Amino acid sequence: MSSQVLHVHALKTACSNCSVLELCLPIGLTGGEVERLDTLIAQRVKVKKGAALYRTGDPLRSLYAVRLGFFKTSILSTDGREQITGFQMQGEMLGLDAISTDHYACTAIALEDSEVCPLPFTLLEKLARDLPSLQHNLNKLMSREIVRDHSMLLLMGNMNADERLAAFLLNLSQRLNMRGYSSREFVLRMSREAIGSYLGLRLETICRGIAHLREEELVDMHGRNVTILDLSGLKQKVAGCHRHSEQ
Amino acid sequence: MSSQVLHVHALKTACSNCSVLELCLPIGLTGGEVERLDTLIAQRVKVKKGAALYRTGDPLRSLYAVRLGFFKTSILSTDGREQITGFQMQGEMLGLDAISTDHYACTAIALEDSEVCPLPFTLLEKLARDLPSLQHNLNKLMSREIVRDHSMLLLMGNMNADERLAAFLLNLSQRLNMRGYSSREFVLRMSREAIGSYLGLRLETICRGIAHLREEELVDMHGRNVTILDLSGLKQKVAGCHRHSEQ
DNA sequence: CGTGTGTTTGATGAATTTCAAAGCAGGTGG
DNA sequence: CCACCTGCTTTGAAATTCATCAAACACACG
Repeated sequence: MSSQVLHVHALKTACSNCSVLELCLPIGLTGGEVERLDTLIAQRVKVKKGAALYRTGDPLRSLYAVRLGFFKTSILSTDGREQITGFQMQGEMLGLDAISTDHYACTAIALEDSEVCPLPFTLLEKLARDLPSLQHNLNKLMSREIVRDHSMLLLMGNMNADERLAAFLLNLSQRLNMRGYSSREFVLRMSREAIGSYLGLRLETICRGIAHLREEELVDMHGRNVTILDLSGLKQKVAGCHRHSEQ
Repeated sequence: MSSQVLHVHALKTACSNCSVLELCLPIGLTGGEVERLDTLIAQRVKVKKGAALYRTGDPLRSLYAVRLGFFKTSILSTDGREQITGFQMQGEMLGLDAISTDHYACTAIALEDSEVCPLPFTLLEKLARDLPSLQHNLNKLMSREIVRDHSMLLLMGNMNADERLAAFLLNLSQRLNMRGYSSREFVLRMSREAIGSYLGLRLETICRGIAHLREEELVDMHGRNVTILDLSGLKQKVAGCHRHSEQ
């Protein structure tokens, strides 16, 4: 029993930022279950900057928990233009959109040298049957993604350029903060163009938005280095979805 | 055994359009499992036009399969403005966004007198452990919602007003078609304002977009009555996401 | 020290919002 | 049956925001 506990501990530290596993481990597991978990998360895969973890249309093998690094996911419109649907940092999950058709709906590109933890999906589903909390967490992860997407729709549908940019920076800041990094100072991993694609704007508009935030002394930015000067000011900016003021 | 089959058949007809159940029933079930399914989907709930099935912040009890009618789901921005995140017709699922926090993230309003099939979530999760295909289908439903949302992001980020409207009409047409209704002629259940909120446009822009589609003889609309005159023409319009042509 | 990629800024134009007013349809009560 | 009300829709004109085009700049890298 004590060796089993050690085993679990090893898993926890080994994959300390895999959101699925983090949440399912605190429950009581039998030796056999631990072994199965072990086979599930044994692997680590490195992805070089600029390389694709998977592409639209690839058959679903695994979900991926980002262990280290930074990814973008994007889809293509019929005429070949790219819409970035999300940026994923360590501890976040990739590939949930593939379950629907057994093929990845988007393309995931590493924005820096990264490392992921592949979770073979059929195995994961099987395992989820025996581990209720794993099942529940998988459901939660998916649901969280849906909620996130809905808030992106709100952003796209109701916010102007500066507000979108402010919301974007705040979101990054908050996620970095949750992972123990500074929420005030950080480095962007993506280009202006990528930010623009994500926010439904052109890169020039992103630049101008940055200039505005600088003028208002809310944020300081040099290239991809961000310093948030006035967090509550930024929040206020997002809150005041000015479009169609009141009626 | 034959009574069991009948039982299953009764379920199937009773809830012929609940996507969860539709997909999990063709598998072999034991008598006990059928009974449990029965308790799960026994109920029918009517929702009057304009009434809320649930509101943002309500604790999650059930997911809902729309049996009859039409719903909209919306979220509110901090300043109180509404973003419609989706329209749900019969056979579609409501409430998936609530799993993330155990509270509904959006508000679901019936756009006409409707009927839903509540699926108590904890029961559903428990059941999913015993019925692998139910579990898998639940995962698929969630994933499909994610994919749908991503294509909405593409629409918001890359399409102009007329293209968005065309995409919207095509989507409705296709979903109605799948359910055995005409894909050429149908009646909108939502106002111009609701369409606008969904597509990230103002209601006046929707009106003008309709006028354009009429001029191009792609669609005929009188009030909420829609007749699609040129399906392939409409599709072409959506395909040509003209923004930033080529580079 | 050039070369290329990514970023910034300016000027112009197009698309969409906003404001305003009129039209239309359905329902209610006189 | 008509008049009227209300909510929804349509259309017009002006204002605003953002995209587009263009040029200069910055920085990293060979």
